[in-house]
Amino acid sequence: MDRVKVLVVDDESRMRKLVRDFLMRDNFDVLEAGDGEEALDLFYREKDIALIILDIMMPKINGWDVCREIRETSKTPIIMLTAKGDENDELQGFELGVDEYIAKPFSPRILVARVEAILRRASHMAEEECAQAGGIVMDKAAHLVTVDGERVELSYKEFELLSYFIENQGIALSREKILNHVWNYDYFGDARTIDTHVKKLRNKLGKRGSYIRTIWGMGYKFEVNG
Amino acid sequence: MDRVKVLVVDDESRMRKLVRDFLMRDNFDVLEAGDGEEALDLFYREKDIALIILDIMMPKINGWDVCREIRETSKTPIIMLTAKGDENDELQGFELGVDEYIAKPFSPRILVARVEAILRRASHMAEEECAQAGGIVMDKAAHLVTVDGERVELSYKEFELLSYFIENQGIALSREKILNHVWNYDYFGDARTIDTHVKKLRNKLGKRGSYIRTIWGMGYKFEVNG
DNA sequence: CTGATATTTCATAGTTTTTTCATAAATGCC
DNA sequence: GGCATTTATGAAAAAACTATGAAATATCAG
Repeated sequence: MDRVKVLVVDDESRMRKLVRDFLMRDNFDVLEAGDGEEALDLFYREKDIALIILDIMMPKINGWDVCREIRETSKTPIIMLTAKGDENDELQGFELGVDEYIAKPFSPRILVARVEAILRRASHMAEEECAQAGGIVMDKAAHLVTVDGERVELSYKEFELLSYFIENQGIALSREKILNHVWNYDYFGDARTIDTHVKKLRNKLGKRGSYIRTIWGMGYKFEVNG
Repeated sequence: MDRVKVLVVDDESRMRKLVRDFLMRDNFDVLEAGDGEEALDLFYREKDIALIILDIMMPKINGWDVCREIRETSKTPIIMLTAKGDENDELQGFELGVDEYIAKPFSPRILVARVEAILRRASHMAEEECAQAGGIVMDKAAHLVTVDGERVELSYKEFELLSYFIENQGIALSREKILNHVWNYDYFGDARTIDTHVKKLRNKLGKRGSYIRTIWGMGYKFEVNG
């Protein structure tokens, strides 16, 4: 798995080093910038920065302005660092779309904890919003599915089932497991009902339906390649 | 396959039962403790607990202290349960090395989902659930086998049998032993059925099929070198 | 309540796997 | 080598499982 990139922006190199050391210990990939200009440069150059830790007081372009500019094009989580615990600053930060706000001096461990919490939250959201695989795109919020750009109407159960399949791509799923996750745990009906739903799903997915493979004597598996 | 052990620690037996029921339905092996002391006892006694679900508010030793003590010697994933969604608690939790934090009341399905996510993450780090030997790679999760990079389709029994062979590389296996492990213990069919499966396996494995050696008057052995 | 839709159950047909069995080949022993 | 025993092989029977269509039941909006 690729390591997660974090951009640390602060004009004090001591501070950058401190943060970097702790983040690297947690297996993050750390990029550094010494002022706002450098930060924006780096942010636009690197394509997959997962989170930005941003000092406010910096030469050239300050933290607020960096934040504002980034927010025009991106939702990348931002943690603001500030020397004084000024309530006004904090308020302004949240308005700008800052995700967290940490007052200096801070414990590096708390910083790392917040970084992880935010990334977890962010990935959870992404996970909950959309899932896609080989021409199938699911928008969970909108309860909407497209296959090769064509919209497909799925019933509730079908949607849940497909969602479960896509979340567990490449993993063989027993009927029991599917039943426990897609149906309620207290469902004691016939496991054969899954077959029926799989049949319908395969139909509605057209040629992409073949992604749902039967594993004989076991269950099903969703797999794009192979 | 051995079931994965989860330790559930809560002073309310109702809560324990709830969690236990759901985990057991997902084929986990569940151990219970009613307070922190009991939890630590159990944790040190049992050798292979894969994950701990820990309530904070408990008599004798509270959840934080249990967590702290466990973290001194072990990285076993810990999920914290708490009655109130207090941010400070959460922060403290992450500092202590808590992996997840779930606020009561919670949906058992979410709990189970998190348990699985964490274990998946953990096991991914340790090792992909793969067995391999001399060009044969088995991915148990995906129920998938490749021989020299080429994908090979195995039936359920064939898969189980090969899996058993590879797990016991270099060990001579009597037909009885194979029957007891790959088939059920209460199987009373002909032991010659193994021969047929071995034949098919050898065919499907191509030149690698010769790894399955016949031990005359005894059974079979899987061996790469020799 | 009614009609439309979704979900579940069920019977059956169609597949695939597993087992059995007969025979051929191989092995160990005298 | 010859004999008894064990294993390999191919084919066929038996068993297990899945796909499918249709009917029954549940759900829900109006």
